[in-house]
Amino acid sequence: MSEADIFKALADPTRRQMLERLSGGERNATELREGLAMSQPAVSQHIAVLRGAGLIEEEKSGRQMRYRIRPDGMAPVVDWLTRYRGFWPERVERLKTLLREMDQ
Amino acid sequence: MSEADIFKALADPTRRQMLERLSGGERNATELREGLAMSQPAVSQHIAVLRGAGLIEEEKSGRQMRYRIRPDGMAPVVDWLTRYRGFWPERVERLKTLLREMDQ
DNA sequence: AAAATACATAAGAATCGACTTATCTATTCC
DNA sequence: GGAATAGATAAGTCGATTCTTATGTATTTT
Repeated sequence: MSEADIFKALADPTRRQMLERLSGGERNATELREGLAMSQPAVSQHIAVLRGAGLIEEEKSGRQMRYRIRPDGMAPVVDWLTRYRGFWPERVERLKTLLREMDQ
Repeated sequence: MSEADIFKALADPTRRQMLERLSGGERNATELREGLAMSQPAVSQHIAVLRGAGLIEEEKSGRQMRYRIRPDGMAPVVDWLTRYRGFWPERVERLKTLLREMDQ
């Protein structure tokens, strides 16, 4: 849930791919596995990392788990980016303001 | 320089700390090492990773190297974030537009 | 020119991360 | 109830990362 967990989670290409897939809507674990040359447990472990980072959430539906992106999950990354006022001043400052507005 | 390199670079807490330090202005390698319980080569290696990811740039000044944040270094991360239209639709769509404006 | 300083590179050790197979639980289907 | 399905967890392997010490290369200082 910390920014450290998030950056670590995003460092893996498979997990980024899963997130992009989830950005198209809810998926269960089997659907998340499609196209990945990887065992079921491996996928399950990646899911656990994404959940641990607060980037996804789940809902049990029978014997399936429906995963979806957690809307605020990326917020710490945005917050972290806003600390770069020293070198990216205008762009980031405006980004910060924009996101604050949107939260209301 | 790819988004993969950047996320990997950001996954390490020491490197994030260095970036935050650099966001306060230029530093040389010795200054970047201050407060870190780590050998000089370790710091040098972290610097190499940040440079490889395109997040910092350097300028030789005598026997010192002055490091600074590379202004566009984080752009691929922002671009990646904008791909999340599916789950963060309004927020990201507006962000994308904003950044496009800023580039002009 | 010799010594000191700033940094990079090389090589190896230790730890971490991403996988595997095996197994477990919960649910659904017959 | 028994077999099949969806997914999680356990334990171990292997390669990648992050350190270390040793050494190399400029540059500056004396």
